[in-house]
Amino acid sequence: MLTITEENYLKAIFKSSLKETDGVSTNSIAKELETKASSVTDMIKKLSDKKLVNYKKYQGATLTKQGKDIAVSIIRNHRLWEVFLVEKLNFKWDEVHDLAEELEHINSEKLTEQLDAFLEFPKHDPHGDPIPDKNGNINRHNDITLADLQANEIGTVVGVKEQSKSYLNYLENIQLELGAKITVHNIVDFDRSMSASINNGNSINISHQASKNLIIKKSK
Amino acid sequence: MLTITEENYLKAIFKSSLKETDGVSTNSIAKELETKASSVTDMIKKLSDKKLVNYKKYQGATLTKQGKDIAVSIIRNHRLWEVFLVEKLNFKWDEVHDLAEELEHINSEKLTEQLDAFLEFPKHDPHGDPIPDKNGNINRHNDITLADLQANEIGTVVGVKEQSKSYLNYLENIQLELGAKITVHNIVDFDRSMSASINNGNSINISHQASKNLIIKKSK
DNA sequence: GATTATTTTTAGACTAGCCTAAAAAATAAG
DNA sequence: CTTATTTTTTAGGCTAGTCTAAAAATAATC
Repeated sequence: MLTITEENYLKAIFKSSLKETDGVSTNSIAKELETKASSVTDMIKKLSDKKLVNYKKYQGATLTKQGKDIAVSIIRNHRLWEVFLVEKLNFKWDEVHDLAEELEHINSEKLTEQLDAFLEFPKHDPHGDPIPDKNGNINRHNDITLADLQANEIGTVVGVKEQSKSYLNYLENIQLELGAKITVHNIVDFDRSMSASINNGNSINISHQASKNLIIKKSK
Repeated sequence: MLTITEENYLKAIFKSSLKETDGVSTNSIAKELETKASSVTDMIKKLSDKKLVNYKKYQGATLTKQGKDIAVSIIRNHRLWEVFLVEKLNFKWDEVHDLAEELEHINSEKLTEQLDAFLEFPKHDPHGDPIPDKNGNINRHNDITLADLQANEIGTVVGVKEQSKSYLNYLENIQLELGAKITVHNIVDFDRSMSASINNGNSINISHQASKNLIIKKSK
C-alpha cells in the first residue's frame, strides 16, 4: 500500500514524462509538486527501492511498468470523479480539480468500476482529457478535437490527428501551433466550418476537415 | 484546517461521549481508534490547544461546541457517502463502511450539499443511523424502529421511544434489552404484528404498538 | 579545456503521529 | 487508611515527509 504522497509523486513523474523525452528531472518533479528538489531526491530513492521508478543518480527518473500502472489508475480515478462531480453534482468543470485530487486516492477497484458503470463509461473527463480504461489503456481515438467545441468555447491545441505535410503547413501558416489558444466564435450549420480566433487575434475561418484533425483540450 | 488524524480523534470522542456520561476517558478513545493511551494524551493536548476539546489532566476529554460541530459534519459526510455507495453504486450495506471512512474526510461544503441533494436528502444511512442535517442537528424523529424491518432482517436494540413503566416492563419480560439482537421472521399484514426471535431464542409475537417504539439499528 | 553556473544530492534539522517503558495520579481492595 | 491495581501522563525514540544549507556532479560558457 502506498501513501498519498507516494501516489502523487508517481502521478507527477507520469505527467512530466509526457513532456520530457528521457528521464524526468528532479527539478521538474519538484515544480510539478511545488516542493523542493531535495525532497524529490529522497522520495525518488524510496520509490526506486519499491521498484516503482528507475533511478540512477543525476540521471532523472522513469516509471517502471508497475509504477506507470499505478499512476494511470490514479488518473483514471481522477477523471471519473471529475465526470461525476460535473454530471451528477452540477459542479462547473473548472471547479472540480481540487476535489478530484482528493477523491482519486481512494483505492478500491470495486468503487472505480461501479463508478465507471454508473457514469455509463465516459470516454473523457470534463476538460476533454481521455479516461484510461480498466486496463490502463488510454484510447487516443477519443480525443477531443476542435470540431467538438461549441460556439464561445475555448481550447488549447495539444496535438494533431493528421500528419500530412500540407496540413501541418496550413497550421503553421495560420499560426496554430502547440499550446495556441483557440476561441470559437460561431459554427456554420451547413458545412460545419467555424470562425475562430487564435491567441485572441483576428477571426479566421476553419473548415471542418481542418478542425476535426486538431486535438485540443478545453480551457477557460 | 485539520489533519485526517485529528478529525478521526474528534469523531472518536464524539462517539464515545454518547456512551459515557461525563468526560471521555483516554483509554476509551484509544480503544475506539486502536491506538495507545499515550498517543491519545498527545493528541488530546493538541486538540485542546486548538480549542476543539476541553481537557484537564486525568479528567478525560469533552468536545467544545466547535469540536462537536466538526465531528458531526464528518459523520454527516460519512453517512451520505454510505447512502451514495449503496443506492447509486450498488454496494451492499455491509461493504461501505471502510470506503466511507475515507470519503468522509473530503471537506467541501458544496460537495456535501450537492451530494445530499443528489441523494434526495436521505434521513438515514443504510445501517439505519440518522444523517445529521446541514446545521448539525440529528433528528431523532427519523430513527429506525423494529416496525421498519422487513421479514428476515436483523436488528440490534439501541433505544426506546416510549418510556412508560408498563412498556419497559414488557420488554424486560421478553428479555428485549439494549444490545439484544432481533430477527424478524414474518409480518402479519392485517395488524402489522410480527413474529421474531430475540438473541436467536424462541420465536415470539410482537404487536405493532410494541415494535414501533423500539429503536433499532440494522445488523447482519 | 578551464571556469562559471546550474542541477542534484547529501547532511542535518524540524513536525506530525506513533510507539515502549517508566513515573505519577486516581481508583479499588483489604 | 494503607496497599495494590488500573489509568493516565511523561520521557524519549522511531518513521514519513518536509525544509535549508552545503557539497558534489553535470552542463554551459568563454
